[in-house]
Amino acid sequence: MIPNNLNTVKFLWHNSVMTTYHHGDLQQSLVSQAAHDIALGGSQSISLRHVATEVGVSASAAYHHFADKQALLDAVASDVIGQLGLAMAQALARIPGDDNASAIARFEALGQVYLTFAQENPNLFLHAFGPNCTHDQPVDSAAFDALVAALDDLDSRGLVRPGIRVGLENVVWSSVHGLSMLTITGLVDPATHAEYLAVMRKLVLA
Amino acid sequence: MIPNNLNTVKFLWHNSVMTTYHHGDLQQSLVSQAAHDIALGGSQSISLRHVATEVGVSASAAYHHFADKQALLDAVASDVIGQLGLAMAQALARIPGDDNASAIARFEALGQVYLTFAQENPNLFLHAFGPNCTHDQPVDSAAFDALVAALDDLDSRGLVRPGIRVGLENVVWSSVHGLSMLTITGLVDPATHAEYLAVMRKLVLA
DNA sequence: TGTACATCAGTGAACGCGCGTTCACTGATGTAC
DNA sequence: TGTACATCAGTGAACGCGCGTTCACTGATGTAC
Repeated sequence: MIPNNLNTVKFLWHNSVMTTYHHGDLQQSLVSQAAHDIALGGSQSISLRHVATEVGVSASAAYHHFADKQALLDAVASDVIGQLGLAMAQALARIPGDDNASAIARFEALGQVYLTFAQENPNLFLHAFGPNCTHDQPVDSAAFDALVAALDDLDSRGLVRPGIRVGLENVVWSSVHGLSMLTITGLVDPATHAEYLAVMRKLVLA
Repeated sequence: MIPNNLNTVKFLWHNSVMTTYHHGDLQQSLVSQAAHDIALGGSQSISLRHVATEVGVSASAAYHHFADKQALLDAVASDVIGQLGLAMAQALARIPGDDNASAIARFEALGQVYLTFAQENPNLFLHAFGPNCTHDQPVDSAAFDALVAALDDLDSRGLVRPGIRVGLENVVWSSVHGLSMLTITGLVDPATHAEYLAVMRKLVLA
């Protein structure tokens, strides 16, 4: 892309010296690096000093962007939950059909993406939904909203078993979330997932 | 209880000087104190030195009983899972009836106890099922076995919806476990639990 | 456009801390004869 | 039953470490005139 005005030029130049002095987007860089560290070693092992050093900045610089270490950890948790929501949205976009089969496929894809995300990013998943980051206020609920919409869609098509729609989203979410947790921590064998999904299908669908 | 032989006398006396030199049961004391500390502050905050000090023993004494700090943490996790299994067994014992209603009540009690245990001991629950203590080998599965037995009992009475028995235990466990996790971390409101249980009943029972 | 100045976003040294773990030791306990 | 000895289960000092956080500072950036 060719810069077409001074602001753009300046911005690009600014990016190119991001590591020189004023960093450009140190806040986001710290979050990304912290997420990377957590992904590798779990949230127990993370150190603000280490994250700052890896980003190429002194530890004290972080305090211009985060009140304390916990604030950085919270930002990572938000980021992870955002990524999960994004992955789910992308999965939905891949199944645009308006027929019943597509509606079912979307519903199943949501669960599948959730489970896959947890398995591929166990430490980040555990961080976002674990002991740290107890969620006092409602989290960005893109993922949950998508589930509710998918269930409503199924229900409006008469594909949900009669009489179970109310509160079903909590049961489904709990179930997939629990399976994710138990799989990550080694208590459920991933080989049983197919069977699990088959049972869920029978339980929910008409 | 009156001591009736020399061994008993010796044992009782031994107990009475537990804090003097040889401790008596330092291993169990350390596990109990560690569990207490985790219950209060979460597994992040625990320190082997602090646990030892609270028990009234030098930190190095712990190394006669545990290879390292992680071994102590693992022992706590086992202990917690054992407690959960015990609580479930006790709940079953309170509902001894042989009729259908009792069988259903037992099944529901298992889920209720699991959920209650998690809510009453959030930090211990998170420790046992969380990032620490990744379970490489199968855990003592008293709790899971009880669930399987309860489902088999329901099924043999024809109370489980036809065609869903196979693999159902994993779905139920995942669901209750997930609800426990999400409740502890503040993502599900305990006020919705009744609705949740009503849906579960409709999903599972004939 | 240039200049004076406020603000922003870094630096690096230092503080103070508690931690896990090791080590040489010693007193208590158990055992063989 | 007494005694000699091995083993067990403690002690306490020390090592070395990395951590979160603060502070006075300074150079870069943005802005008002």
